[in-house]
Amino acid sequence: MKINITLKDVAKRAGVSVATASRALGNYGYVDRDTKKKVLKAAQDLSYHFNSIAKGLRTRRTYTIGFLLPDITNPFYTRIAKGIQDVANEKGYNVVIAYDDSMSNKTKRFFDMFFQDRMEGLVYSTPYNEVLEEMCKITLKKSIPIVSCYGTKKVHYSDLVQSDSIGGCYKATKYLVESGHPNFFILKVKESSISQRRFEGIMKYYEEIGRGIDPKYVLENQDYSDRCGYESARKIFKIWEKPTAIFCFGEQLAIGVMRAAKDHNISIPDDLSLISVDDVIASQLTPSLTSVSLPVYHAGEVAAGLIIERIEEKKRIKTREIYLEEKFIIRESTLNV
Amino acid sequence: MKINITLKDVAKRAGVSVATASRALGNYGYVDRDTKKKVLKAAQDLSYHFNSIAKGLRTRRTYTIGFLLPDITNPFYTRIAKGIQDVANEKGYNVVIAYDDSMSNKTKRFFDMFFQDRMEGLVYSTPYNEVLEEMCKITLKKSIPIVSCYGTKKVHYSDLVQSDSIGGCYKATKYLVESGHPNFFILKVKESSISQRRFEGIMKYYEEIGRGIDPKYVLENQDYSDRCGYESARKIFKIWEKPTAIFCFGEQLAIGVMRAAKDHNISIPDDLSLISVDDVIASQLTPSLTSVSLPVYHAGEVAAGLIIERIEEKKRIKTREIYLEEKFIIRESTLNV
DNA sequence: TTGAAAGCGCTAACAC
DNA sequence: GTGTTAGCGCTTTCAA
Repeated sequence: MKINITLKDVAKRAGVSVATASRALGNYGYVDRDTKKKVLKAAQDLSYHFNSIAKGLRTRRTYTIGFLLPDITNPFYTRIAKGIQDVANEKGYNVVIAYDDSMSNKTKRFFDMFFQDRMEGLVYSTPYNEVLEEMCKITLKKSIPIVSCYGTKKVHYSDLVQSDSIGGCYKATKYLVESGHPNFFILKVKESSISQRRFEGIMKYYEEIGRGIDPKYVLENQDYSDRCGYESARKIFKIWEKPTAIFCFGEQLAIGVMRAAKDHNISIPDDLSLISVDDVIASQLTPSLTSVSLPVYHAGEVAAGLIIERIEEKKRIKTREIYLEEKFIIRESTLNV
Repeated sequence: MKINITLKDVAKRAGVSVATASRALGNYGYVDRDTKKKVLKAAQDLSYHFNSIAKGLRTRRTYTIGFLLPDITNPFYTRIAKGIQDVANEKGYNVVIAYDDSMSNKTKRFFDMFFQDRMEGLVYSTPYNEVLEEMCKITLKKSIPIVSCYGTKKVHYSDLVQSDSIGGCYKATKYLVESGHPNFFILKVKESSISQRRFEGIMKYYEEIGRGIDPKYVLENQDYSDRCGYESARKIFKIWEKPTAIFCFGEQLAIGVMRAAKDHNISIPDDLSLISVDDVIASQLTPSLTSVSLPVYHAGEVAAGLIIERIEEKKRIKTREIYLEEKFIIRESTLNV
């Protein structure tokens, strides 16, 4: 078997010129219906796969978009990836996924590949870092469009897809208060702008009912880890004998709280209601977590739509910021009192 | 700014021919040291990124390997992906990840891309399906190497990387029996060859201590879902008032058991010890699950090593089957009695 | 040590 | 409708 079948082989077998074969296979230009059939048959017979490298060289198009995420192992990000792939594929684009574990210089490597392979658009979900910013500048100079999807907002002139953190936490707060938890503990994260916005969602509801938040209910955490959640919960349990509810600004924080509750023989939801934000594995836990669910898959779909629109549109589109609605899902970890 | 800088531009700026520029940048052939410096400087100045499309067309090499997995959203598979990427990148290869949600014809699509983009090797983690088998045949005909990493074994002439299911479950059984659970329930899955091998691990230990497995302790499940785990656990709880331990052949099964236990007011591990296989989110649950942990990341590393070896080795290597050791990790869901 | 030129497989003018 | 031909950006003989 000949390993590399080329258009020339197909053309010869079909008894036409390469140009005609190209037109028949590429579905463009004028081709007689019978000729086309012959060519298609010849291609089939030889199990011809056209060489998109050669095509790309000639047409200067690759129909490929790159997606950069911080952790390929985290379903939060891979759900975005899936959303991107699904719409990209449907529109005839491929997507190359790469991750950047902040320590190594993978970002640089990714962009080398990104440029060398002449990808036509970039979507990223990574937090801010200097290399990223610098590379994005070069990308934009080359007129390659960029969309941030749950990534840093700092890079200018690129579109943005995220979700409405204020609205999501607003709903959760309303539910908590209305179901008999006028006061609950809040596990925030220091120096996180998204954590701040979630907090604003809570405040917004409190303002509407003419109240404020007593600072004694707010605990700042170093990061979003379960360890921090565990420590904060222990603090709460030590000082307050009977907290009725805790609202965590991240799923791992909530997982830490669950562990602490178990250690202190506090039952969720009977003794304590628990709410989290993120909804990655919330439904698989026991009890399953009531949570603010981020529409990550859909965000990926939207991001892919935006980037492809920019790739295909010649005229300048002004930058867009899209905030999708967050859902609030009631599961087993909360109780009406 | 000129958008497409080519080698010609670099050569002109450095005052040499494209051939010399190519040699300087590609690090091969004879180039005067000063000339090389000049070329490198020119490339830098113009922020030149060589066009790997053109290079690929000429050299017939793409340094790209494809990885096909069933669910990009499942950390089990993305950990494999990470292992593959880490070693591939280190050796100068890129990897393109694609998923195949069995329903749609994504497999076909993946292979179109795979062939068109002239990828040089294939790693897959997908279960058997006809399209896959057919495509693998074509792949092998084109002399492109294939490695299955926790995927189906049915495709011949490709290397295989998995783990030693018998050994893993053997260890778990030994632990269970020695810590005071001479009899425990086993949640198997029907028509799953891997489930069968896990069962053999249990039998192996039993044989060593001169016992057999009483069939009343074995429950066959339709699939690996939490729903099945839940139902099986309910059956067990109905008939046996005090089962002391359950061994699940999958993490989702165990999650179902946890839910059922909660519904029946059975405390894990105080009333019931629970062991699972897989270790995807086991450590994040409350209580965290004692489990047989599959070395997925490492399997990915090994798979990448094998495929690259085949790509770069001209001489025929005979097919290999590698079974990595499974670890047994004791966490909170089991108790010595 | 360097340059000229051919050609990888394809598409797109242009001519027929 | 179809064929001829030039060239996309690079590597690689071959000659100088």
